[in-house]
Amino acid sequence: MLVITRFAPSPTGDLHIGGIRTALFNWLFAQSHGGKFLLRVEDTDHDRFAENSLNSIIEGLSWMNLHWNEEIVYQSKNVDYHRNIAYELLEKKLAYKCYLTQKELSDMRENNDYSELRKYRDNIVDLNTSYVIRFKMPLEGKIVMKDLVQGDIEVECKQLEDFVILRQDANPTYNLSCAADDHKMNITHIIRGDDHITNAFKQISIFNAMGWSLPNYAHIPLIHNESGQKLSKRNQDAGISYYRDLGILPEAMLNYLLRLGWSHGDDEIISIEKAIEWFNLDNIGKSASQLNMDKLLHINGVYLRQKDNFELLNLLDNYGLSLGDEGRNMFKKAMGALKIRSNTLNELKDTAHDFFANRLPRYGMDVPNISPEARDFLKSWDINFDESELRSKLEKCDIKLKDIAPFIRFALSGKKVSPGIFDMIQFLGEELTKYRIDCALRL
RNA sequence: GCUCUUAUCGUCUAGAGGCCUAGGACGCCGCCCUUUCACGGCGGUAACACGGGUUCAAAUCCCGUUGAGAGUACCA
Repeated sequence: MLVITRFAPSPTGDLHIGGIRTALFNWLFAQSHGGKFLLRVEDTDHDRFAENSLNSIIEGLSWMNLHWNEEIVYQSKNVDYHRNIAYELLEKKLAYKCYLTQKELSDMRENNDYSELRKYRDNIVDLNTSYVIRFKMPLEGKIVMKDLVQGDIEVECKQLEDFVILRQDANPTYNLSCAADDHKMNITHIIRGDDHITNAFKQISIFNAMGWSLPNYAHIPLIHNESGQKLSKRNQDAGISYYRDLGILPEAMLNYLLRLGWSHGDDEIISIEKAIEWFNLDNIGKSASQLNMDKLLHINGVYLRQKDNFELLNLLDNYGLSLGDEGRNMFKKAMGALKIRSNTLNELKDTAHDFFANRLPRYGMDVPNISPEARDFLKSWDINFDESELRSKLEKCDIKLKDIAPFIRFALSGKKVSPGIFDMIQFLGEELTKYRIDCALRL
């Protein structure tokens, strides 16, 4: 059987990180089974449609390298198909025209008791007014969903409403469109957030009524933000672009998201190849998990350090790195020493700017104290980066390296945190090193 | 309210009845390396929500309680 999964976001806001994780699981599952991963945009709600959102979805997935197979399916283009299914169900008496007003309806359904509606549907008087089409839920029995993550979940039919499948304006509603498209697209595995569990029962009912064979369901737990609240589109920290702009690497994001709710023993750093090889639904946890920036940053640091220096430089160009030729050359030499001190691309870029954008670094601290002897020594120091030579010279002047090192570090980097001073001399070059030391001596 | 789901260190998790005086990772705290910081290395801190069962044996199975989440629309 060819496995076909799908990611079906609605374009109503920024793609958030929970959505990306859902997409990732679908993509991974398809990859690991040699199947297909499809993208379907659920754009049937014109009022809430946001153009930006579509870009955000496409950009987010592309950035994460989660490429979909085939053309994007726009659900809005299938409304005729959906509509016909509603009429077919009506024809077969598996759905009915409901003429109830909102007021009548709300009076009827106090506390999820749908029995009044059930009575109504058996005694419908056809009116010459507008109506919606409702799906006829079975009166008795229960629906059992064999969920691949949660196990069997069952619910009594009477707990489920006779939900609307076709609106007054003859447009299909979500549950109809979703079930119909999943069928039409031959989706074999529906992996989505567990906020869809109730919908699943409604959709299964449609599948059953239409005599379609059921897809497999896997409802994954939602993720929460750092304060334990559910992710919200209103909350900008949830947007995927936030993490990209922060200088998170897509492969680190992927690794982090993969491990959030899924595990493979004690493995933490998992390459994309291994992820495809190992991914399964069995090892998805059943409870919600919470985002943790510290861990994301740590994982990002691991990937950053592994990255080839040349590749890193190219990447940084997309993050607004702006250095002249001279600065750029120095940065190339310094890359190895600077990247181990950075967790994000932005950090690395900022450090590079502080160091190499100008002849002098950005001084971010007070000038360290220095003895008159050390000062004299530095004035006459013929710069070189031979450590042992410097050490022996210092010894002759009775100065300890650790007494002037803080000053040299300050002069060259302007900071308390920096690569080793000999490394810095090396990538700055003798001329610039001399210049920075002379300037610092005058501060 | 009702329905469904869920519950191991602060966080992410390992754990599918004996291997668990509960393992790993992040964080935090020491120590080592070192001119600082970081990287790296070593060590430490810290958890089976609670109460009943079942069993020779339970973090693991069952039932309750409590906490958390989701759904309950002519939104998706």
